[in-house]
Formats: sequence, C-alpha cells, structure tokens
Amino acid sequence: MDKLLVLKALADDSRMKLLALLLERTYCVRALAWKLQLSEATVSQHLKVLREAGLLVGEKRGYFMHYEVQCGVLHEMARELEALTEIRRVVCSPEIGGCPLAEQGEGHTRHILKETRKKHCPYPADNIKQ
Amino acid sequence: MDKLLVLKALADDSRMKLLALLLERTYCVRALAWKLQLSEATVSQHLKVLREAGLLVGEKRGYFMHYEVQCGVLHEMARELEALTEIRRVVCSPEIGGCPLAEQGEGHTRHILKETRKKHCPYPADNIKQ
DNA sequence: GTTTTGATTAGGTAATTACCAAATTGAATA
DNA sequence: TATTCAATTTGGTAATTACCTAATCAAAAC
Repeated sequence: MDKLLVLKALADDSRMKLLALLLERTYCVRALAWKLQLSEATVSQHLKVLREAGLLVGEKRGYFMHYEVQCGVLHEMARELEALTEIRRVVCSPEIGGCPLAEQGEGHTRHILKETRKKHCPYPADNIKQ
Repeated sequence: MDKLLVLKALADDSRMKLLALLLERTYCVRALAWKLQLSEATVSQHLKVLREAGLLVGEKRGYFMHYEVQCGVLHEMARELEALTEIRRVVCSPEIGGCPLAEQGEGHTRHILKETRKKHCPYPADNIKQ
C-alpha cells in the first residue's frame, strides 16, 4: 500500500463522497455524476485516482461497471495513522544513562556547553550549516 | 475536527516527515529545514498547514518554537477511516420485506420492470436526467 | 457487421499548491 | 533603547489538480 497515494486519494471531498456512496451499494458512473453534480468524465477520473490508490476495484458487468471499495486498504491506512502516534519521544535523562541524542553525531552535544540553547533547540544555527 | 483539512495536511510527503520528526522530539524550524532539505520558509508554511488542521500546537520558548503533535487528532482521523468501513451495503431482498431502495424516490422501482438493468445499474440513463 | 451506450481518455483551462528569496515580525538580550 | 535572531509572511514561479467538452473505446444488442 502506498500510504501517500491513499492519503492523496482520500484528501478530496468528491472522492470521499464517492467512497461513501459505493460502500452502500453499486452505482453506475452516471448515477455517481448525478449525485455529486459533476460530469461523468470528472467522476471517471476520480474513480481512477481511487483505483490507483487501491481503494476501489472495478469489474465490468453487462453494460455497467461495478466498483467495490477495498475496506482492507482503509483499515490499513487507519492502522498507519495509529502507528504514527506510537512514536515515543526521545528524552535526555543523564541520571539513567545519559543522552541518547548525544551519540547521533547530530551536533547535540554542543548544547551542553551553551546552556541557553540546550533547553531550546537541539540544532542551533551554527551547528547546522554545512 | 475538519476531516478533509486533516487528510489534506497528511497527504504530503514533507508534512508526514515533519510529523514523524516532531513526534520524536522538538526541533527548531531551521533543523527541520535541514533534515528535509527545504528552505525555512517552506517548512514554516508546512507547519502552518499542520497547525491549521489541528495536528500541531506551537509554543514559543525563548528564541525557539516548540511544536507538539496532537496525537488525539491522529487517533480521531484513524477512527473516522474505520467508521467509513462500517457502512453496510443496502441489499434488495424481496423475501424479507422488499427493497429498501424502492421507497427512496430515487427511481429504483423502475428497474423491476426492466429486468436487464435491474441487476446492474440502479440508475439507468433514462432515469437520471432531471 | 453495425449501432447503441456506459465508461474512459484526450485536450484545454482555471484554481490550487509547493517551493524559494527577500522582507517583516516580535521576543530575547545586550 | 537598540540589536539580534528564529520564525513567519509576502511576492512570485513552476507544477499539479479539478473540472469541463469532445473524442474514443469496448461490450452488448440488434
């Protein structure tokens, strides 16, 4: 799953409406266009974006396309957002083993010298350039 | 929470990276710009988008801004995606009480007459216009 | 085989977005 | 009070996107 592609697909009002409609039942493109007050071409393009993100799978039945929402991708995406929140903050605690940032070679150690900056920005100006 | 605003904010690679970085710890804008190889102005604008979506809250401490990721909004967003998947399909089942779509005045009843279309598109062409 | 018809693609436009350099802001310090 | 400096805003550009109409495609019906 391409996380970014899915988010971009979801980040549009018309496409969210299409998903919601297609979750409820099957609609032909003309019906979707009518519901959203858009041209069929525009709807078709939105459906393509959703398809390319993996959120829809289409199948032609008779005259009409039948689109099915891939709930699995929605679940996966939700899980990805949850996973983000699980990132824990790195904190300096000299008492119990020093500062994990000091070893990263990211210029953090310098701050220990400059007290005023230590508390504020782990990347002071004179440490970033170059 | 403006769902669409949050999705739009998340649907960008740079902004996702900013969130991930800021979840781990505080960075000054210059540090973020350096990490992402973007100008400080650009990063500042991305931070604004994230702020306006409610994903970040900033506080000035000394010279520097301290941004905090609002995990609550991420959780909410994840929950919204889950909620989407909970939409259940409406199905016609004449045996147990007829067709729930027939009463919606959406032109569904007509399909019962046109057998070939009934199975495919609930909105045939001649039923949509106007 | 030709016609019909739902869906897609092509071509073009207006609006939005991502980016940068330069100017501005405003809190902290000297 | 004046200066410093991180962050933001402004102004401008190139790329992307959402939308339309018209043309094309492909399956079904005749």
